[in-house]
Amino acid sequence: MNNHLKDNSTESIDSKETLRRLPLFSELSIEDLRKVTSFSRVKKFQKNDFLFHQGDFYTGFYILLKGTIKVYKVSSDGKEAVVHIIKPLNSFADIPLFEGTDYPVTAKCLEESLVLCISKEGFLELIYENPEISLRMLAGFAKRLKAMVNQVEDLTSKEIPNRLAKYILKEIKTAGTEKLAEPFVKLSVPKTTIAAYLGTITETLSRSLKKLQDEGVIRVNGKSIFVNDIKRLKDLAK
Amino acid sequence: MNNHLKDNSTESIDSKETLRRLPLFSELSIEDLRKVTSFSRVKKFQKNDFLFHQGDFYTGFYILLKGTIKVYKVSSDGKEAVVHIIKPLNSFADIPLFEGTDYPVTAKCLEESLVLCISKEGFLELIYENPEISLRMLAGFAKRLKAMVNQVEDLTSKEIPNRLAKYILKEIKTAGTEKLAEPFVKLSVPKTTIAAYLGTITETLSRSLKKLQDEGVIRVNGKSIFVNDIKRLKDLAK
DNA sequence: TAACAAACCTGACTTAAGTCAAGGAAATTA
DNA sequence: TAATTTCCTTGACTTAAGTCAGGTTTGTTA
Repeated sequence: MNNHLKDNSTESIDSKETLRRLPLFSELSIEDLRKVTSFSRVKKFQKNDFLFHQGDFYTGFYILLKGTIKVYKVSSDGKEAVVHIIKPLNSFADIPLFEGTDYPVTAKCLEESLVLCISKEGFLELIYENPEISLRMLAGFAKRLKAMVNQVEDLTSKEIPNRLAKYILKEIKTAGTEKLAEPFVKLSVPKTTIAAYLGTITETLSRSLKKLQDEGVIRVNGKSIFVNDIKRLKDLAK
Repeated sequence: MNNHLKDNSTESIDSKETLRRLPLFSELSIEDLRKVTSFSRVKKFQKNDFLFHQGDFYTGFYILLKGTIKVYKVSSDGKEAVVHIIKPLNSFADIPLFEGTDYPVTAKCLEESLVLCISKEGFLELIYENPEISLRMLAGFAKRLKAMVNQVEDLTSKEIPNRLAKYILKEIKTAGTEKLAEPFVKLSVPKTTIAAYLGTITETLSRSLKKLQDEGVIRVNGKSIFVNDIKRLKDLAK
């Protein structure tokens, strides 16, 4: 269960180039970048590894370099509410930096993943000395707040096929196939996880996918989704 | 409709004391406080006045000094999704400061309200010169992100009576009557708004209130809610 | 490659919550 | 105070989504 300490190797940071590519650190001087390397580590995790559990003592936050991470809460009755599906270059578990709490969520790898682990103390020191980082961080938080506001709006006012349409559309966009004659995505996460992210269960997701398919909007083949009628899909999503 | 410019008077800031009481500005020097007064205004709004509409050109953010504000989104089919119910000392519409967008939501007064309006340009200048403000702002954003994560969890995994229980509990806490033999609140917002905030409709809210009452958990009298069994209520909320 | 376990799908059924319609209470305005 | 509007409640009904149970497919591991 508590396998977030075994089974993952610490790799030395491949120079400061990795850091430079991250929006958060892109403007730092060489010295500051060196500082960052002193309190951060790149770690590799295997599929199904836990990075941390809800309630663990807070030690720092993460930036995903490669792979996919599921961030979720487990309620008292054992149900998983998926809060975020993290993709590369996004940070997570950075809220407790400023809240002084334990990890409020659980993070689990959905595939082999590479993450940058950044220690709380080191980072807070850095941020006090480099205010421009806090501005970047503010921008990042603002973006996420906006996304969360949208998520709340969707959850309160949209039915599941509509939320699904929106999800597929977003996936198509990040896959970069939006402009093709037949846009498509290969889902990188199990449908159970997508269901929990959309606030439903697999059965309902399965039926919603079928519904969209029957209506000629999409075509589903295992983990691949092909969009036949993107206009219709956009209409459902809004 | 567009009455956010008429009908509200601009009042001169009652010295710097108002600002000092706000967490965001509490550590500023006298000179900086004077600066803040130069690009901010206290305004009074009447019940049902709009502060801004979704899509309006962004000019700045707000801190509520007195009253209650409903922050919501209107979807294409005309439904209102209430995103926040703002209480005094909380700021709102600060996300677009860092996102460069128009107002993404609409803000409407639920009662006569006093707000501090802070201009985007002035504030951004100030924040560049006073990094400690950005740290306070980060703390504020972190707190809200955490609240939004909770909100998403509730919306995805809890039924309406449970969400309602949680809402009542929060209201009891802010009312400060939690420790009394019979904790109570007087709801400061119409039930329609509470319903939209909980992701449902008035009818269902009405029935959920009745259900909690029939189970002996609460007693409802118009806008007042009395808690008979706070243990039970807490249990429902978690 | 066989064997096992996840993940996924489908059908029959139940239930929570939404819709529609009507009437009553409360608050606002005349 | 009466009149009007907004807010709230209740009942009968519909529908979306959840539950339960079975079976299939897919993917892992031995």
